[in-house]
Amino acid sequence: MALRMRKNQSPPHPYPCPLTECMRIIGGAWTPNILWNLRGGPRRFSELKSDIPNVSSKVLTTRLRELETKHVLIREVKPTSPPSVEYSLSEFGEELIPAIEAIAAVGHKIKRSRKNNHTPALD
Amino acid sequence: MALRMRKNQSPPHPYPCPLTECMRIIGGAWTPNILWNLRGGPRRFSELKSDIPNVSSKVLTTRLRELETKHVLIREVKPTSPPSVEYSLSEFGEELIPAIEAIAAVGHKIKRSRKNNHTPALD
DNA sequence: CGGGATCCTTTTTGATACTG
DNA sequence: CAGTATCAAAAAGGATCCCG
Repeated sequence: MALRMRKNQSPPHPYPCPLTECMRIIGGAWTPNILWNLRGGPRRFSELKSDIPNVSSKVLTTRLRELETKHVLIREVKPTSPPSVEYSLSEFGEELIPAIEAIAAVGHKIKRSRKNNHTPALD
Repeated sequence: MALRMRKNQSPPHPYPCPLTECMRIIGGAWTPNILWNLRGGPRRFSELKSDIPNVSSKVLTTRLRELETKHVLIREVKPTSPPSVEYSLSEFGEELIPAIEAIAAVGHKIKRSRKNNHTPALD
């Protein structure tokens, strides 16, 4: 009787499968996009900002900070004037790319079937 | 001057890259899990519920309905008593599996490096 | 068994304005 | 350029009870 499960108040992120780990990284809004745009090499803040048309500075910053914390990407401040900051994928970040591309591949399939009017009716 | 971009009030889901399409499908909490557990064949509601330990009925239902609407999976009511409902991947749903598996693969890598204490510090 | 209906809390996102 | 601060809105998620 000593250890008793609390039924309610489940732990923050309950599920224990191999999917969660990755989803917690790429799950945020715009995150896949950031990774996508870094796949070709380093990008600066303002480049990313225009790569990703509707993202706000705030959200972009937030996402970048998260990814940095998680060691997915590397932030390098170049001592130029005006200041510029370059973001690039870490080695670990590179390992996410196959997943990102698999996701993009699905996106392409969807777009194609929409055109051909096989319309998997996504909306 | 006829067509003028509204700068504010961005559309519901702004970003226009091939990633969005798929992320809108698999992005919900537990959604990857559901897909993951359906990859081996049809599952019933209660099976999924116990496949995915901490999910609530409500959320599970919500996700399943969404996926059904998006034609990712098929819901079949079996006229048994007590009633049972079987969910399975549609043909389109099967096309998501590679992405799901790529995501899971990343999850495995992460877990492995945690064990070996390469710790990519994900928390 | 397989949910639906409510209600409520947390988390996330965004708009806007400002700064070194 | 590369952010920060603040505020507000909205989704998303969860708890609980109920039902055929």
